[in-house]
Amino acid sequence: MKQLPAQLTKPFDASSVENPLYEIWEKSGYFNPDNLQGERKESYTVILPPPNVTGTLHTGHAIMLAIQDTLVRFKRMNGYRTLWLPGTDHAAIATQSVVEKEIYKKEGKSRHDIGREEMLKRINTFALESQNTILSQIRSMGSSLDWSRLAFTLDDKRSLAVRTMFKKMYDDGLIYRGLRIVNWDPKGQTTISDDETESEERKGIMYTFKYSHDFPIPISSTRPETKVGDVAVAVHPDDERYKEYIGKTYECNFAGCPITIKIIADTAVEKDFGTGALGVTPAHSQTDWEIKERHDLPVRQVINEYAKMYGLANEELNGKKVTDAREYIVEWLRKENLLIKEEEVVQNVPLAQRSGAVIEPLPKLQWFIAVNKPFSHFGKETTLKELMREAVIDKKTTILPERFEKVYFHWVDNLRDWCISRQIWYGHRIPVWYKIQSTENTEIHCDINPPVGEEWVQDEDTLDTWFSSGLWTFSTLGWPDTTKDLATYHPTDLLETGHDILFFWVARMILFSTYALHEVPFKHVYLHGLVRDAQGRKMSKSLGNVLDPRELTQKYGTDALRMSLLVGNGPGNDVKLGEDKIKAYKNFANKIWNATRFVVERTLDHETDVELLPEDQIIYDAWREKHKDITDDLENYRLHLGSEKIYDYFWKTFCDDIIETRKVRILENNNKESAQTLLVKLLREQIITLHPFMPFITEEIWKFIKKDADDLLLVTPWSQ
RNA sequence: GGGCGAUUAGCUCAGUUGGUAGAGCGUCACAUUGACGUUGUGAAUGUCAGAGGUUCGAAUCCUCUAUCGCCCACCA
Repeated sequence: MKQLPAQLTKPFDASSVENPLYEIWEKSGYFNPDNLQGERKESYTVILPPPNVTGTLHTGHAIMLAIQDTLVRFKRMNGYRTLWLPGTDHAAIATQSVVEKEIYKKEGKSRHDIGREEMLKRINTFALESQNTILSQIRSMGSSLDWSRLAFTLDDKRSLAVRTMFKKMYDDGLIYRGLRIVNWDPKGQTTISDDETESEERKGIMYTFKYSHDFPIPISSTRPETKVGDVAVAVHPDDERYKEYIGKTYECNFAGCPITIKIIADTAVEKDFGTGALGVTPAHSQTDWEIKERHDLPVRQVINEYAKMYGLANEELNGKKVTDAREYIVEWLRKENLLIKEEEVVQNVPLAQRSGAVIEPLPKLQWFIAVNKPFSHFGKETTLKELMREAVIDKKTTILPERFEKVYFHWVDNLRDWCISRQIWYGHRIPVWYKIQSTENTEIHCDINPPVGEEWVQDEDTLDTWFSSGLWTFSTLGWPDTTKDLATYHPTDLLETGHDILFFWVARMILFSTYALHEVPFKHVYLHGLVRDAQGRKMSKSLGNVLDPRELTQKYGTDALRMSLLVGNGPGNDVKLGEDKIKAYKNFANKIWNATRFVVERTLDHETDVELLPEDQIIYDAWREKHKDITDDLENYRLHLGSEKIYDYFWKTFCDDIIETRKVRILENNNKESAQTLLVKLLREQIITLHPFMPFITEEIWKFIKKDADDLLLVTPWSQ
């Protein structure tokens, strides 16, 4: 029996080994692919989805880091030039509003009191200060990220990339400024993109009424207050009921406001819905705006940015909130006996995802990306939408699980021009400058750098945060410069993220990369699900069921948490995470530790392998089969299966069966050497196999079982 | 309104291309002085949501139904 190293005599204590081990890895330089030994002809690249600078680690981050780190470690051990690149996101609106609130609480001042320049300084300071929190929490998960390449969506290099992209698209006519109906968030005081809205079912009342007694056609609306902005009534061209009125114009006095209504025919109107006639309010409805375009109607805006009525002849209405104005108008309709019907309906109310405010559709002059506009792209006529579709149809990018490809296509097919300007300060300011020549003539200049001359004024708005994160796979590698990194590591191999940002982010990255680089941003997309509590409920502060990864790793060890997030968790499925599950993998870590203790104690006193007895060889061969199986799972992104297989083999086969039977032979000195050789070989190879999943305990054990020539387990070849 | 997913042991879920159902937790019984009680051995529990079809054979493929969940949509 061999004397055990002191550390092995004690139980495994994750909390005391994890930080020192991470330091050893980081100091080794092997997180940086430039320092990896061997030929490594093929690269393997993963860009970390950048967490918000001001955020703290949650279970969603934990699952993302566990999956990516496991794959990255696997590839590194398999001889790839492996790059996993970290970064953080400035998260424009989110960050600005945190700082705004803070300042308001402490100093009672708004951002306008403070001024743009000073405000930006403060937000930036705050962002960079809090950045360290999330970064050190990412480290604590064992993430083997190349910190030498750390990027930030708002740093100088990324800002250059953003301005370069903007100008390129502007010059190609793909970015334009236009007056359109946008989603206005009255609470956040900014426009938001279609994807930043969500809808909620609410009960509302559908009112059927006439504008005035001498108006021939009744209309229906859930928002009668917008009707003071009506300019037309549209009916279906085939509708016999209304044919005679088409083309006529009526002057009405609606709730004290004179309105001019033209009767028009448009096929967008459904005969069978409501009265079959649609009151057209171009300024406050997307559909109506489109009808306006077709019929050359005027636009009458009656609601302002604060969701209040304005500009009306009836002074009582001006300044009223839309909901109050609604009551006022319904009351007026009743009094005038114009209200024909009221019915309760369930309607989908559009809300701003972030602020929760009811979206007010407003016509605004904003910047857009034209997704349907044909342009010449590397000698071929195409559209941005077509580029996005092609990448996935041609399998240049595959999505796991596959069913999300359908979701992706559906989204792409229904995509409308993307509104990219935001009325907030924190973010990439739009690289467009204006020089007012005269009231009708303003010169516009779009460039990477400001034009020379005092009279140029830069556009006030900033870009949607997804514009800069959309460039992430290549802006992090040095684009627009032609760098060695870009040539070596792009297209990246894997994008791993939550399925909730398939549209926001994944699709936008495909758009920018195929457009600017003529190649996909990544070959594979792996989408994980949401982490839920043990009962399957969303984790939320109000429910008090939030599991904090930092507490969990303290309590059970990082390896245990990682395993609990991987085993049985296939792509696309939500994960239910309870502490019992994590505890089970803490027990597993203990099992590994003790099995090692036994093998070291009973076998490593003889260093030379002997030829295995046939019965031992059979066991070894069976393990090799299992190992091949696990390798195959990892190569095909089936982490949920691979992790379970090694867990099962180690515990049930290796410990309960192989060790138990060979133990007897070793103690009884019966063909002892073959048994010892078998145990040593199996332990070594299993520790290697376990390393991507459970990096800390395996690296710690490696210290006791490695051969003299061996390097860190981190870079030990996968197949021995 | 359209689309997608789920439904498997008391609970949470695996089950890769169709070959007589698996794991963890829990339950019960037993064992154990030397790797480990954060253990071992054994046991019980399933008409794989329901109905129909394809097949020599279906949890797995097809059709329909039910329940739950998610996503998308400008029905005023």
